[in-house]
Amino acid sequence: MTKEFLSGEVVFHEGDACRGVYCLESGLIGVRKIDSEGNSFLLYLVGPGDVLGYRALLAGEDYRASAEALEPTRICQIDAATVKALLEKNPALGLRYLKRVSTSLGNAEEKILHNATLSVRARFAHLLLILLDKYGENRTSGETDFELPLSRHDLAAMIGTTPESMSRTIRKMETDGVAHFSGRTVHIPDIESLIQEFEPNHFV
Amino acid sequence: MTKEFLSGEVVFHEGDACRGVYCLESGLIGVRKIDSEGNSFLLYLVGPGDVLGYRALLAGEDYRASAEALEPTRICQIDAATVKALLEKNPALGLRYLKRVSTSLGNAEEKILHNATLSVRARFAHLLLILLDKYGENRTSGETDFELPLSRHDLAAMIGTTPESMSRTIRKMETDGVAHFSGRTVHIPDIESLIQEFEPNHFV
DNA sequence: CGCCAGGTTGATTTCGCTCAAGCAATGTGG
DNA sequence: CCACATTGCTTGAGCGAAATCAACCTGGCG
Repeated sequence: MTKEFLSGEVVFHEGDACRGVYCLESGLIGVRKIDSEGNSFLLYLVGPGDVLGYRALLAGEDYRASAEALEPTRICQIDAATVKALLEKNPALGLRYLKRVSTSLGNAEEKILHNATLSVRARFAHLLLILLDKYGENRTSGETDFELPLSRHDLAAMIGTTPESMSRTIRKMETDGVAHFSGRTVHIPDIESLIQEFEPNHFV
Repeated sequence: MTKEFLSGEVVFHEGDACRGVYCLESGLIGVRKIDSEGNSFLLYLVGPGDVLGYRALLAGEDYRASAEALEPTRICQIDAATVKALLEKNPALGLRYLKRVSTSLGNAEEKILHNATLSVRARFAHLLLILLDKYGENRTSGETDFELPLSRHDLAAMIGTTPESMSRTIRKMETDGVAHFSGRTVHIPDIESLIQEFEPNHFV
């Protein structure tokens, strides 16, 4: 069964019981956690072809984060019972998910270290590279432009800072010539120098 | 095959190829990540009965963190091939691990939010409760004492701060009467007030 | 006795948050 | 078509939590 969501509409809320998994046909979903003071953190993005909401199902928990459409999005829902039947019938599928979740866990732990030790600017440079990798042309060095899929507010939420700090960081990177921003379009004169922002291989 | 490690000895290093999993018979292991500047972060503790190192194996990766004995420790190693054979022969085992890793992923994501939004003091109060739960008598309210399994340095690394800030936070909590520290022994006059430190349910 | 690791304390700095205002683009209703 | 609200973003000023840098304890242990 497939459904459509407009920008800003919520697919599921933190605390909701998990009724299945979702498979993205088109659009963009952000998975968000909000703490008691209203600070929101965007954990990750889910794009076309990706599966959403399997963590809660596999853990046998209610959702521990919310999923919200960041663009108009088409998703198809797969019933929990169906997924469970598939898993029991097909052990190889379970092993594939085991691998996927284990990799995600490694990434999450990486992110903990990252957030704890790097500056806002370094985290943002890192985020830019990840977004570039996902939404830009496949360049790994030299010059490039691409389109950010996120508002400033959500960019900030991705790296755990405020929109104000995000704005200042962007401005400072512009004056330093590391990147240029015009609306959601980014121009990066030299990818290498962006990498230098969060890999301080200075020592030696 | 079982092995013994003294305090400070390393079971495996970040970057090492994963040769199997480890099962803890006695002692305590800390799983640590270190960034390029030498900041270390203690991700979690592994105690008797726990299994260590399965994430890398299941993800098919090299270790992305180091494991280090924090006390004299006995562990028994199980060969990677053996684990894989078990997983393929016994799908239920795979599903159990799928559940376990998925839960850990949820916890890790929780921790990301936590670290990003709470103060050092709140994070430390939270850590104390977790340690209390694991290493103290099973009290959930009122008064209690217990023994910390960690040095100040490692307490700091658990919540992503410096030993100096840790020390100051401890001192301030003492003057506020929330907890008393003498070496590694902690006395908590009232668990409820410790909970209040990181659950600001003040509103309303 | 002197050394050294682990811990504490003090002084200073800095990064990023908060609060507050301003601005441009878009929408809306009279 | 114009006044006005709304939304997303930027900018400024000030502040505060925590990091950094630097001494300095203190209690084991050779």
